[in-house]
Amino acid sequence: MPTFSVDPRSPTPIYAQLDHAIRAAIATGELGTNAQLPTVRQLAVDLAVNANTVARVYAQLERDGILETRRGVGTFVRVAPTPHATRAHRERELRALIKKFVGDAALLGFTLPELIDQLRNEEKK
Amino acid sequence: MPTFSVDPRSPTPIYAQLDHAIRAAIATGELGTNAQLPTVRQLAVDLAVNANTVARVYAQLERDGILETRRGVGTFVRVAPTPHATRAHRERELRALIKKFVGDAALLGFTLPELIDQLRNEEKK
DNA sequence: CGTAATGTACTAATGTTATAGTACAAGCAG
DNA sequence: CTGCTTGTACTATAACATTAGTACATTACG
Repeated sequence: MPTFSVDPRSPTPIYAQLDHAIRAAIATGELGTNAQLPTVRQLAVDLAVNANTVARVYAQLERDGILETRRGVGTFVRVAPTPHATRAHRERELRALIKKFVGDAALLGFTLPELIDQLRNEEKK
Repeated sequence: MPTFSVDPRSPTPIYAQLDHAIRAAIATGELGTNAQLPTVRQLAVDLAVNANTVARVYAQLERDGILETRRGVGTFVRVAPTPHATRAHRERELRALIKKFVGDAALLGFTLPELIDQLRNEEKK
């Protein structure tokens, strides 16, 4: 079973954190096609979150064609490929991501070279 | 003048985005000690945001000892050093950051080696 | 002093987020 | 069919976020 995590103290809404975590898990391959997600009620307990919130996220992801739900059975990953926008758009988004990442790390006192080292470690796994 | 940016379509509240952007700018050195920030009204116009929202962020950052405000003059960076938590805590936070960064990038279709390359480019600047 | 610029402090209104609780619908196993 | 598990739908409530608008306090400057 995949293991998502949300931070109730974060200013980012829980539903947005969870939506993002699921999409990312699929994008990284942590969740492959046809993989089963935790049940609404189970995940709500695990995350210490209201079941409605989890249900809303699942419903939204199904509307987007990313998940498939079968009542009485469970919720599953439906699609692997996420259509990407234009190259220019991707580049712009990536630059924003990097700026945010570097800024976040700087807040913790980490420098750029340290970050590169850490990512290299990640690569070996 | 520093140039912050917030995304009104993001689920993360504007005040949280701005708070974060300012802290990060200070942490990365983009904003040094005694640097002046835009005025409440000016920044509100630039970001297309309500002045109250900006004022709230400035007030909060002053309460945290990060900014210093002088009425009729402006708002300035007060402190450079942000006290860091324990080593274990920093490591844990960093791992979360990396996971999020890699996940975000994967959503855009970027792989780990590509990210490392991009960060190396960042390093040269 | 008088004016402009700055941060600060309210109120009111509107929309979003999260929760609790309850009930219903659909599929599976016995 | 019966009972269990699953996703879904609805109401109601509370808290938070954002905006608009107005007014005030403090400082700098001519």
